[in-house]
Amino acid sequence: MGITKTQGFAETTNHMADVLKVMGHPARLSILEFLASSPSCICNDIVDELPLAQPTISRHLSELKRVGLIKGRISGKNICYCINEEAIAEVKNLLSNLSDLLQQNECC
Amino acid sequence: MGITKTQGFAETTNHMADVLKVMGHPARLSILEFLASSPSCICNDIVDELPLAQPTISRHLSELKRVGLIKGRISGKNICYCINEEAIAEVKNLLSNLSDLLQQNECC
DNA sequence: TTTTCATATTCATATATTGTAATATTGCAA
DNA sequence: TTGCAATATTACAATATATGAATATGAAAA
Repeated sequence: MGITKTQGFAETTNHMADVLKVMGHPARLSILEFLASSPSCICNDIVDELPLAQPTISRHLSELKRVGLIKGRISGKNICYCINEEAIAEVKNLLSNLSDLLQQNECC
Repeated sequence: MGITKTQGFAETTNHMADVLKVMGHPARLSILEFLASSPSCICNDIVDELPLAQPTISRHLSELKRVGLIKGRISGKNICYCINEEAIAEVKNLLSNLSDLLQQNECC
């Protein structure tokens, strides 16, 4: 029904799924890549970089912020968005755990 | 408009976003965790494990398979689903790249 | 062959997501 | 204050997704 069941899953699982889902969009992943690689973190530069309208990018930014993947800092007239390294580390850990479990696992 | 723009983004970005999005669902993430940690990989065991109806899980499995996160192998009457380590590694690499870029980056 | 078990597919429906135009807000500069 | 630049919010249409009942398929067992 378009509604995602979260009941019956571990709290952590629901949270990580939320983060991964937010990462799982071309525009949002591009924003993360841009922020990671560019010396700029100004919102407006992102708007210039991506093939999307400003309100759309603003929405994506607020989603990224909601799940903690980025942090916004007001810098005069602009807003400087930065990646939250801890959030990235969290996702990395999830992946590492999966890998480790796989190694220990007999099956397949 | 409910339709995700993929034009104007790198091919790789679109692909990785697709994979991340599929991982970004509680049921699908749980399935991956189950497959990674359990000595069983039988579809039916997943149905028993998760609080979702069998058709729903079947759909999720096919999504996971579509993006290459799992592989299915027929084993008599059952189907044995296994995690595709390469796909996991791909996501790990993406995260590592982000981290590395962040380290080299002056901004923020 | 008939039954049974495991899995996939179809279908209907409810809800979520996406994109943008229009508009609002906010801070700075003149 | 007025005007402008940067960003956020609202409103809406279009599309995508999630769920489960009903049903189909397919393979082994009886």
